Amino acid sequence: MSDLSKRRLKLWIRLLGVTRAAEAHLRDFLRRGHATTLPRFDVMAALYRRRDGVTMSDLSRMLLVSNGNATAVVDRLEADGLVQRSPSDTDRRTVFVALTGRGFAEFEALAERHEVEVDRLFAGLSAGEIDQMTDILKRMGKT
Amino acid sequence: MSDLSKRRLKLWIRLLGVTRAAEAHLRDFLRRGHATTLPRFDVMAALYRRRDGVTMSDLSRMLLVSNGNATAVVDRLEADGLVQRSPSDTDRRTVFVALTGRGFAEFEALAERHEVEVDRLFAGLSAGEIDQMTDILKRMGKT
DNA sequence: GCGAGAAACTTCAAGCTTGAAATTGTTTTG
DNA sequence: CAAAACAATTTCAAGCTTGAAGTTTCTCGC
Repeated sequence: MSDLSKRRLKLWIRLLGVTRAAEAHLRDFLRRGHATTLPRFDVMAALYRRRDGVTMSDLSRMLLVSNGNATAVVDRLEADGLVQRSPSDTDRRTVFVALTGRGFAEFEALAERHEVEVDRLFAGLSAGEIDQMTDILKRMGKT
Repeated sequence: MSDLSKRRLKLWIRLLGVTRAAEAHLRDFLRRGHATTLPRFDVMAALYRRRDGVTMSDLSRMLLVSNGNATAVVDRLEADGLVQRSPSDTDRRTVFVALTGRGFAEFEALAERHEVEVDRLFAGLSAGEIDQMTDILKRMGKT
């Protein structure tokens, strides 16, 4: 194994570590202050960005999770009255999901606090570093 | 919310996306070719690095997972004969875990293929980019 | 229009993960 | 020394996650 290969491995381990630590921090923030979870937040965030609703398939693609997973989280959110399913007129296989009024309001409030939290988490990074990193990640995403 | 704050948020979303995509790829690699999972691999990797054994608490700290989680994964690995628990002589609350001979051998074979896979995943990055990124991540880790 | 194949969801079993409570053991301190 | 505080681990319920199998619906080639 080449030296470069070893450095790639170390980078991956570090990347995973940093991401997990940040996730843990955010999970804590959501649980303690807002009685919710990361997966729920992720689903609501996706629906917030696409207000007209998305299909279940789109949702799982957006979040990089399996179909079954999306179904489960949406089930719970729906039971809590935060999102709503509705059938498609043109394709009876398709189901659209969207935030309810309450879901929308709750997410909006939450999102602001979440942004503050992320801001705090990445406070150590200068604008230049953010751009560098974003750049590199963009390139990786394409691979 | 400032512009910088928005950029931090975007960076976080991208970081999460890239990490999840890479995790999905590696999970697939482990499942398809080697009938194992990422959490199992992680535990074995930790035990490989610390061959004399670690306590359960150390293990969960190393992997950034809860105690209960470590217990569950170690239970399954132990049932499969890949790791082994042993009591401490000096503190009867403490339990050490270590790879068995078979676990050691299996992990060693697996680790090599894993490294190749990670190498492929990060192939798009030059040496310079790797260093830049490692650097930035190091700084973040300290926050 | 019909039959094969593909697509959108859901269901299911198994494993992962968490945080809290319970157990057992050690240490500190009054 | 006894009691209280603390520490290491496991157990537990609930939620998350996956991949595979199952259902219903659509589409496309004939």
